Amino acid sequence: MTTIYDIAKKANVSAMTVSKVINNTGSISLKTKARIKRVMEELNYVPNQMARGLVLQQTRQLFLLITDINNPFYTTLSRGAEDAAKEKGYRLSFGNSDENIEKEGEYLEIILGNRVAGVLFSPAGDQSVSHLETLQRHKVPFVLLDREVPGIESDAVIGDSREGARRIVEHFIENGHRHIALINGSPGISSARLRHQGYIEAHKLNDLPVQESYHLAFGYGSQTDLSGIMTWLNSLNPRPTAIMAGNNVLGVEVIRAIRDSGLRVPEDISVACFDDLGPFSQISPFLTVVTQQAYEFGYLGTQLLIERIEKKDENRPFRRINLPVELVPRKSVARLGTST
Amino acid sequence: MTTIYDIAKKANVSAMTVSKVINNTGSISLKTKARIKRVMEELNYVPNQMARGLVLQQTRQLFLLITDINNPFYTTLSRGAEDAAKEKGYRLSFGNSDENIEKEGEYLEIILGNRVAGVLFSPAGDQSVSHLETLQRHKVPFVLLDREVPGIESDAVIGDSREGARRIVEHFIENGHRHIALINGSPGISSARLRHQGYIEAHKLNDLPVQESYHLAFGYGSQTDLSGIMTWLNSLNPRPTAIMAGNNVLGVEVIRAIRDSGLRVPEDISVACFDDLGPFSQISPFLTVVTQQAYEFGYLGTQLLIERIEKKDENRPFRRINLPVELVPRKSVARLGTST
DNA sequence: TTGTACGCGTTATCAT
DNA sequence: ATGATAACGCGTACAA
Repeated sequence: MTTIYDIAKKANVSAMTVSKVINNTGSISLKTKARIKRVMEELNYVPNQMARGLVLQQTRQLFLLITDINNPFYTTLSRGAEDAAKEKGYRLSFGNSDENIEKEGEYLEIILGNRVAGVLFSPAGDQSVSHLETLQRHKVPFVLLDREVPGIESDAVIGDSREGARRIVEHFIENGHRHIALINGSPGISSARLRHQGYIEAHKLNDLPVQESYHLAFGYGSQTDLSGIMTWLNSLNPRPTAIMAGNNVLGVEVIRAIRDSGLRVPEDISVACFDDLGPFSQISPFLTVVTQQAYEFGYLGTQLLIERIEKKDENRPFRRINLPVELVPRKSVARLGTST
Repeated sequence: MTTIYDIAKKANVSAMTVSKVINNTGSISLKTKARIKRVMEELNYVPNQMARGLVLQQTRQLFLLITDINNPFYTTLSRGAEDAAKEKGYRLSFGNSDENIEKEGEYLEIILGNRVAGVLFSPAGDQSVSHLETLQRHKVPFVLLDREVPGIESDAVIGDSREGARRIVEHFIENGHRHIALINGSPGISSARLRHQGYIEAHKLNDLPVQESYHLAFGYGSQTDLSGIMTWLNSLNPRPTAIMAGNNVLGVEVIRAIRDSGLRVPEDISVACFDDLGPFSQISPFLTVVTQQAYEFGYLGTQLLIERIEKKDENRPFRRINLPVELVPRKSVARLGTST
């Protein structure tokens, strides 16, 4: 691999002069500058970022950790982060924890080992607290995305989960539903908790009883075990006429389970969920959803992160951006007769 | 940041001894080993990968470059690559070129600058040839994924695009269609070329004329310009009864365009495309597709790459894995009366 | 079993 | 305008 010394030798200058050309620092005559540049081209020179990072004691490298690369919410978020990073001259690497605390820990090693400048962190859950404390100990700036973690103070971009859940439930209620179940992510995830709270609040606000058995904490990730959902569904008495799913993955799973049980959506059971299904939901706009501004999560989060990195003030107050939600009614919710 | 020297001092040994503990090399008494490990824990020590890479002159870092992070084909592929890399003890970073040759070039700088061990490369198109030649010049091993590039010899994992296209067209024909249009990616992308060829071959095999105007090269990426598709559609005479789309993104776009024109799918125009819509296509299985084994692209490609990295034999013959396709008939293709 | 000297590729500092 | 030197954190080769 060609080094700065190869360039220096071939251009009859010292390595230092080459370095100055690379970084546009100091002053060099236009003539030698041009000569050095030519040699660099010739030798296909690319500065070694490892050596650079070593001596500079800093990198312009950001890391984005998401929990599910198959979820359009996170891929769209990633695009936002990518764009913001690029605008500010930072590089972005991605990692995918798969909602799994151990995988998250592995990425933590990468993050720490490579001395990245900052992390966009969507935690797998409350257990991520130790990982985040580790980041704090190492003074690695981070921004929490989509989920918060008790005990951790930080910059964050968070959606209005509680409000979104309320909207879904009230949408059901407006359509005549009284028996509304909730299949949700793990209670160890802040957004799942808030969605559960919103679900309960909407019931209370509308003088509807909350039935404990109507709530299933299933997990946000893709799972193949439909039978768990079906067992739950069949155990419910009376059978709910509507189900709210804590996210898009669950929305799809629950629809599959309903259909596998020989029932129809929405004729027998209505369904609505959090987060849209991505660019492809348009072709058969079926599932009623609460959408979030996924791109903004990434874009704004990256801006917060970079600002914190650049004014390295330990006491800079944490900032929190709240992003609104929007209900998109489609076809998976049926209107029940007022006689019900 | 704590270094190996901090550990050494606190444990009353030399830095070298610490290094040996970290890498499990040489021999050290169990006592000092335990002591050193304890100190490392205490100080939250994480080895600096930059320093390590510098002296070792190698990293166990792989890079996956995909062309569209919003496309489920590539996210599924990514999961495969991730799993394979992990099994072999490599780390994987991702980059997203967005079908854009310039963004691809930016990631090339990252790849080169960070001296990654190898690259899983899904090229934006034939123009990527210069980027691949650069990798070759720098002796960075790579595996081509999904697309090949004229003039580049390398390991590769490629799908049977030609066969897939044939299947789609024949599926149309079996359903009574005679006027079949093709909206495709850029002809500068190998898979698009092959799909076009398959489209033509299927016509010839079935004694159907190929009408030049029925072919639109639109681009694989997400574009918002539906009007181009609509203009094209309206210009066709006779109006095709079926349209094959070169990938899933185009499949969705063309359906939107058809509907925006006031026509219905499949009653007025049938549609089928390459690549499935991801985990969510199940809830309303509408679009007829040819699916590919996306996960295997990533998984097998990573295996090829790691094998090449590990037996660093310049003359190792290139290997090419061909992955089959499968037609999944759904509801977006109508059966035409035999009277037609 | 443990430690010393050196080099990996780069840049900051200071001198020329 | 240009260059010599040291330092970043770590591992190899060799010596003790």
